[in-house]
Amino acid sequence: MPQTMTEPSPVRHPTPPPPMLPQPEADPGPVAAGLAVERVDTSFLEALIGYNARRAALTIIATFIPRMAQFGLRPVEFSVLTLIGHNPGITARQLCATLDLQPPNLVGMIKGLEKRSLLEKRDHPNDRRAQGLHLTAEGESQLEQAQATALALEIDATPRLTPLERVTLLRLLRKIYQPDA
Amino acid sequence: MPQTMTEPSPVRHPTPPPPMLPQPEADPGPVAAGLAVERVDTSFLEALIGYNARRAALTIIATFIPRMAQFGLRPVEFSVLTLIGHNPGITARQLCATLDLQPPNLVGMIKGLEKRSLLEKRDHPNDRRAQGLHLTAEGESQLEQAQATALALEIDATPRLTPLERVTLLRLLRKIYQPDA
DNA sequence: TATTGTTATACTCTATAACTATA
DNA sequence: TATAGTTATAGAGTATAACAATA
Repeated sequence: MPQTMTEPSPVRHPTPPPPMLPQPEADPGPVAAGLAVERVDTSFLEALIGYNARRAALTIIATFIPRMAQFGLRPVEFSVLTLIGHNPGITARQLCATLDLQPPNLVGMIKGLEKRSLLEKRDHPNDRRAQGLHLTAEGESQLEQAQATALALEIDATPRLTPLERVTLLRLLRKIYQPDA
Repeated sequence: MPQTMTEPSPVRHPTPPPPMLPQPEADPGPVAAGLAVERVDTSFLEALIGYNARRAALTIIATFIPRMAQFGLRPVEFSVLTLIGHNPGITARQLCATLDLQPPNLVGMIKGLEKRSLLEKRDHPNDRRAQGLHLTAEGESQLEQAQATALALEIDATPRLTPLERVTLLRLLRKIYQPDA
C-alpha cells in the first residue's frame, strides 16, 4: 500500500514551554495531585529510529514547502517532475510503484502539471493502454531551478551536519527503505 | 505549526515494475514517441536527505502500525502515552509543544485514551486552567508492553543496520530536528 | 485473466477560527 | 492581555471499489 507522510509546516520546536516552575513551598504536601512537569523527558522516544526519522523528515519538509512555493511545487509534485525529467517516457504506473503512490491520487496531479504545461503525455511505444510522460521545455526549465533550490535548502535545513555526516546519513537511511542496496 | 506525516502502510517497494522491455525491433524508428523506461532512475531523489528520511520513516511506521494494533495504539497515541508515562502530570499544552501537535487535534485523542481507562486527568498543582495527565495502572501496564514491542519492531524493521549504525543514525537525525543537541 | 488509467468516494490526518475560564 | 483547553469546521492527504480499454 501507498505512502504517507503529509505535509508538515514550520515545525514547532521540541522546546518545552515556559517551565512553570513549582513554587518552593514550605510544605509540598502529599503527592496527591502531583507536581508540575518542568522539563519534558523525551528520552524513550529519542531512542526510536522511527520517531527520529519522522521528526527529521518533517523538519526538512517544513523548509522545503515554503521555498518550493515559488515554483508551485509540493514535495510529491517535485518528486514526480524529477522522475519524469530523469526518465522520459515513464508511465504513471511506474511513478506510483517508485514513489509508493496510489494511482487514483496521481491522476489529478498529472492533470494539474499538464495543464500548467510542465509535462505532456505521449503514446507509449509498445502498450496502447499506457502513456509515456515527458517534460516540456518549460517543465525542464522549472525542474532545473527547483532541483537547484532543493539541493540548497537541504543544506540550510541541516546546518549542523558535516558533508561526511550527510553522506553517512544518506547511506544509513537507504539501508532502511531499500530491501537491496 | 504542528506536525504531519500521516500513517503509512506496508510501503510499496521501490522496486521497478515488470520492466516492459523494449522489443528488439528491426527499426526503432525516430524517437518520436520515445522509448519505454526499463529501470527507473531515482539517483537525484536518493541524494536528498528529506526524501530518504521520509521513505525510511514510512518504512518503519509501516511495521509499527500492524504490530501496535494489538494495543489499539497508533503512532501518535503511542508517543502521547510514552510522554505521559515518563512525565506524570504533563499538560496537554506541553504534549503539543513536544510532539508538534495542534491542541484541537489532541483533545479527541486524550478523550479516547481516557475513556479506555489508560490515562486520567487530575488538577494541576498551580494552574487551574491546566490539567495534569497521569497513566492509570492499566495504562502503565499497556505502555510497558507497547514500549517493549516498539523497541523490538524497530530492530525487525531495520535488519540491515548494525548496533553501531543505529546509534550513529539516531545521533545524526537528532542533529536535524533538535536546534540544540 | 491481468493490467493501465480513470472516476467517484470515503476515510484519516492536519489546520484555522473562535469561544471559556483562568492567569 | 495572554494562555490552557475546548468546539466546530475546513482542508489536505490517502484509501478502496469499480469501470473501460488494452494486454
